[in-house]
Amino acid sequence: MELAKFRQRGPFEWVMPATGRMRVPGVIYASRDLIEAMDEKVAEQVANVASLPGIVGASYAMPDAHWGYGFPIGGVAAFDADEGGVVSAGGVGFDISCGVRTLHTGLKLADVEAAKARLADVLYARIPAGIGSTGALRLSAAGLDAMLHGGARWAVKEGYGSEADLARIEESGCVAGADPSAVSDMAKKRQRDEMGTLGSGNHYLEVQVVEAVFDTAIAQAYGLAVGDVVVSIHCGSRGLGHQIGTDYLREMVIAAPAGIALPDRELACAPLKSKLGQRYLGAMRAGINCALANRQILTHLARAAFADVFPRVRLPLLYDVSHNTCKEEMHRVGEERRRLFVHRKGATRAFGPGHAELPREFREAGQPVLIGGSMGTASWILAGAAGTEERAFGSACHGAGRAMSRHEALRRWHGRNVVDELAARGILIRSPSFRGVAEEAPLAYKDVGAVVEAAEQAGLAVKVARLKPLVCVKG
DNA sequence: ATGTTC
Repeated sequence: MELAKFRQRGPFEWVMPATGRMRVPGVIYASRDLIEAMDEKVAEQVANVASLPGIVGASYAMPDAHWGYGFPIGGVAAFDADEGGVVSAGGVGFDISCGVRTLHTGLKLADVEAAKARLADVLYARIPAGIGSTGALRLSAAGLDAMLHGGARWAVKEGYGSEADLARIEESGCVAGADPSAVSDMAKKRQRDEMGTLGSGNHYLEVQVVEAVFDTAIAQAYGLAVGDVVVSIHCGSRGLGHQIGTDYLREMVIAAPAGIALPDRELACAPLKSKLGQRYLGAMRAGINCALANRQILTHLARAAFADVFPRVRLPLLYDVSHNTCKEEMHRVGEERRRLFVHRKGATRAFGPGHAELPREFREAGQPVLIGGSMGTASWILAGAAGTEERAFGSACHGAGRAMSRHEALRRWHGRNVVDELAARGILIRSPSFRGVAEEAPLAYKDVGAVVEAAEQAGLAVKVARLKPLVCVKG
């Protein structure tokens, strides 16, 4: 994009002064190379978000930002309900609470290399993957509502995992204020058979090895060392979250003319202090709990698969992060602490050292920030940096971000070839869809290393460890 | 991301 409209506040911070209908400045955290490569639409969307009522501080974009629906993916924006602030379905995204969790295995690379193909087959047999995939669970109406209220806490009560897992999930695995009655029957119907499924697109379950450690002290606090094998699960709220997004986007577009003048109808939103805004928050929180429960059940399935191959191995949870949320949080703004509704769309919460929400054992290190790479490339574990609350309300990047469209990727690659090439490099892919594999080819994504480097240089997060994939179950 | 195009 054109850089003339920005004023640089440091080598990795680009400020767009508030002009026209913008109420606050826009801020993009990126290297010169990354921001130059971003679509002009990202700046336009950052500016559009800055024009929404009740926005506080600035409209932010992370180093992996790209063009999204209304809000950029990689966008962060906080709103104050007392100042006419809004909540936006497009500002959360369709895959509500899509996120990543990483599990320790206690195994070393050599242990897994010896059994890699069998492990890949067992995981693929146990983990339902692909569009429209269904799980073993069939939820009744009452069971579904209990899940939407209870999130991962509900899943643990149902026998999926342990109480210890909950301490390693944002909000202890269950976000308050979920309102299942605000979720449509259609959304619930779509989810009835989809609990414990991976879904498709960029969702995956990966077995990974810690390839490099960049901060020994934090790595130690997280229980990570070079050669350790971990499991990462990337997925979200499946059909339910998508249907909630669709339902409320429609309602917010219809309601908009009565209230807010929008620069782009994709920014459809509702005042936080409106019935529609409150209903969406209740439904969106139910969607978050659905994603947390889904990742918890998938964790249970991964544990069962590992037990088939390594009978005495346990898979304790390192941490679980969500990427597509609107969360009510306290933040310092100037001299005061204010209750804000922070939209993170394709952005990870990244609380720095000392934050009261963090588990005690991570309090000093800062929050684990789990960055999913593209299939066949590195993933990263970062830590929330000191001062990140002042930079982007305690947020950081979430992944590599696409470099080309799915259509373009399909034109360039065949899934079979991608699988073979990765196998030659020791990375085993198991997927129901060669088409999906082609769409997710490693080169269809930006360089996640450059994104992570920019996040660190911008002071959002600290590099802790780089992970290399060994096995990937792909939706 | 998504019962892969309301």
